[in-house]
Amino acid sequence: MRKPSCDINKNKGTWSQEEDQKLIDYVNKHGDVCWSTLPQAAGLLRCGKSCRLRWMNYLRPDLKRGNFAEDEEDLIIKLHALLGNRWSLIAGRLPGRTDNEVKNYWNSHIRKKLISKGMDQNNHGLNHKMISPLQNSFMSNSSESFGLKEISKTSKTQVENYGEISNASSGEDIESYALLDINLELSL
DNA sequence: AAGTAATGCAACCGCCGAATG
DNA sequence: ACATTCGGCGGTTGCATTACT
Repeated sequence: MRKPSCDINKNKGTWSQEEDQKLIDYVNKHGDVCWSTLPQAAGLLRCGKSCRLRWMNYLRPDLKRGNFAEDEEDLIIKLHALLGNRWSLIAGRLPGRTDNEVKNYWNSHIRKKLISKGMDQNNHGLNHKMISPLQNSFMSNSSESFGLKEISKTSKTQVENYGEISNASSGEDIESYALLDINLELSL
């Protein structure tokens, strides 16, 4: 039996200011941390996963917070049409945004918007036969030209399996896909 | 003003793959 | 080769706030 990832006897729920400060102080002092040992070392009654989540989603100094700009929203819609619910990949294209934030924003705002416009929330009316090769192209280039953090094999495999694997990544084909209103230059 | 419904978002849960022993 | 641990991810839950009656 696998043991629970988090100790049920530990704190749960909203983080207090004191807890946040302890976490910030510890990470600032030690830099890269081992999340599994951090709670004890930092004097926190939380599990490592909870600490990591808190840091990644809310305490990191490079986070933007606040409302999404219109261009950010557009980009999310386009990337979602391309990648599906790969929130971490989508968030990777949006500096200062987290996967959780993007996911929440999608579920609470964009999805409703698309539904109210009568658009398919999954592919937004785009033809998957056209999207799939583009996905491959995106994924194969992503870690280099797009400056993405390394994409896990999992994600890559899942995206590859998402549609037909085609050999349509040639320059010519890509050009035709550019007809789609998906600007993968992404000025990103 | 009080009660209820809807909404937004922070946090948790469970699963997976990679790394390690 | 196998078991275990860890970090990371997407889906879901539940609480706090806001809107409505």
